[in-house]
Amino acid sequence: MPELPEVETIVRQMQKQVSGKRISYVEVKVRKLVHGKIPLVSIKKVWRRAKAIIMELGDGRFVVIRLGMTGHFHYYKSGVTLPGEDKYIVVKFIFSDGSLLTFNDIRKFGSVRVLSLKELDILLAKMGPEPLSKEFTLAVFQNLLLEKQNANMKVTLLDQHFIAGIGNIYAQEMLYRAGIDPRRKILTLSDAEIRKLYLAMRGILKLAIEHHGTTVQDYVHIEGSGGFQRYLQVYEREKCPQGHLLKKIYLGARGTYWCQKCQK
DNA sequence: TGATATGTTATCTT
DNA sequence: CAAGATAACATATC
Repeated sequence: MPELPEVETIVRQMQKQVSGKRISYVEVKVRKLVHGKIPLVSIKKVWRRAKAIIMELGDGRFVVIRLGMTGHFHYYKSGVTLPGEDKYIVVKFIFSDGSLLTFNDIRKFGSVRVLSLKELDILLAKMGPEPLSKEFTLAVFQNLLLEKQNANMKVTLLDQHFIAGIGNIYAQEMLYRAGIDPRRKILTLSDAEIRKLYLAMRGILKLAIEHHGTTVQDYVHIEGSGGFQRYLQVYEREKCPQGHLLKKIYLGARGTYWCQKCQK
């Protein structure tokens, strides 16, 4: 499922492939997932905030794409034709140089919306801080946790209003690396544990970006698959790297793996 | 056949 | 009333 590293990977590829191009034609296939009319203008920039892909348009507006669980893109250079009809295409962007970008989504949890700067600001303001930003210091993390004393640590890592971009896979991986039991309530964490989690969070996300994200089930980025699945230590695994059998429970209605010996 | 996978949001509960 | 917990959405896969 696309989380911060997967979306970051896709955005970096889109910067190369479609940034600076002019949209000459748009074909909407799944009306329900596309909100607003996409204008036929240039794409000035593409960037990421949380798990959202933001395309800044030449008319001052923005196309915000959320992948949901199964959203993905296909890109075709000019002259390359689509290999058959794809029933999961949500929207097709045709650029003035003849190249083509499709946004596809099997489970239809994704969305495409056209927003003004004001609307974009409102959307972004609701999101928590970017965990890899310079501003996101250990002190900032500690202060955020102070307001969530009663909540469960793992569920809070998934809360996009708290921290942006972390999903179910990386939340479990960072808790394992930090040696923290995912069932812990925030108020029970020591300063040393919070520091460990902070470092694990940034370390895991950076490493995952280096490997172009994690491919499990159906995530693919534009140029292929990610490689971080080779580094997963607990997610959907039988044993941790130490050889201990892992436990699985549900927290926040999401499958949660952890090691009773390595995580306290 | 039904259980399972999850990002986001709506709704229910405490 | 707000924070926290849970349900709902969609559909391929096993």
